[in-house]
Amino acid sequence: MPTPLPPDLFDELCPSTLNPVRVGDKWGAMIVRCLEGGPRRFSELRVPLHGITAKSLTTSLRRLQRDGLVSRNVGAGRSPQVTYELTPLGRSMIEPLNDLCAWAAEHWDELLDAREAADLG
Amino acid sequence: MPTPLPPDLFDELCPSTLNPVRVGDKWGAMIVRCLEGGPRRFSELRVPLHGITAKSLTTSLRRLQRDGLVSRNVGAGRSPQVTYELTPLGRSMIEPLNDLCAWAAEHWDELLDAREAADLG
DNA sequence: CCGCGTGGTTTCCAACCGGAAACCGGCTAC
DNA sequence: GTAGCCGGTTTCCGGTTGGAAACCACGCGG
Repeated sequence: MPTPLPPDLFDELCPSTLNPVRVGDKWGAMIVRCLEGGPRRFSELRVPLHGITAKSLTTSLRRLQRDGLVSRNVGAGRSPQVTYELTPLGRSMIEPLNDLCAWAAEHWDELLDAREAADLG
Repeated sequence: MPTPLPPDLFDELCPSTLNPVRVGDKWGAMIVRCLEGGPRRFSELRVPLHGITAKSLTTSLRRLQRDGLVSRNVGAGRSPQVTYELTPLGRSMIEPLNDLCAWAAEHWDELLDAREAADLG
């Protein structure tokens, strides 16, 4: 069920240092969208978000958890096996979030051009 | 053409200290949505966003301008007459933004409940 | 001339954000 | 036993955010 997570998702999703759309903090929206395909493990999430530090990831995940969008599940195995998953509430957010992010992707050039032009003038 | 701006819009839109959805900065999304009904003047915008200071409003407006979402128009009259208006790019954002904010409004209780529960535990 | 409204700017400052790096306990594989 | 992986935590620190308050130039009304 968990579809493989493409490692180049970072480029596709655009880091929120550039994208003005945010959920919670810098990484929130990207994390939610990374969880769309099914539960993910901590280290698995770090791959597509290759700029993220462990601290930033835990912080963002805790915040999403606090808002009831993500659940944290500790596996029963001996070695640490922690997965993060969208709650029903989190899943209900995916559609409108993806739409807004699709808008951003569609108008990415215009956003960057406007910004570049404004930074020169 | 500019429909009157309801003064209690602030409560309806939820300040982004609580709402995790943001565009640019704290006030960005609310400003964009305040401009949906037509061009607005600076002091007119301060009414529905009654928590905002002049500095915060100018900062947010400048950022939206920089991203090409909002245009600033100085009237030809003698007294200062400045209006802010959504650009075509800004207007194209309204629909997906409203959808995401509608999601937030719809699940507002769940978000607050989850947060409250997490803050106690 | 005085004061008011408009549309800001400036200064100051506290809080928050977010990265780097070091550390850590539990488990496993060698 | 010891090296390594997993899933973090802790500390430190610089940069950004955002509010409060003061100030300001301009035009207008009286």
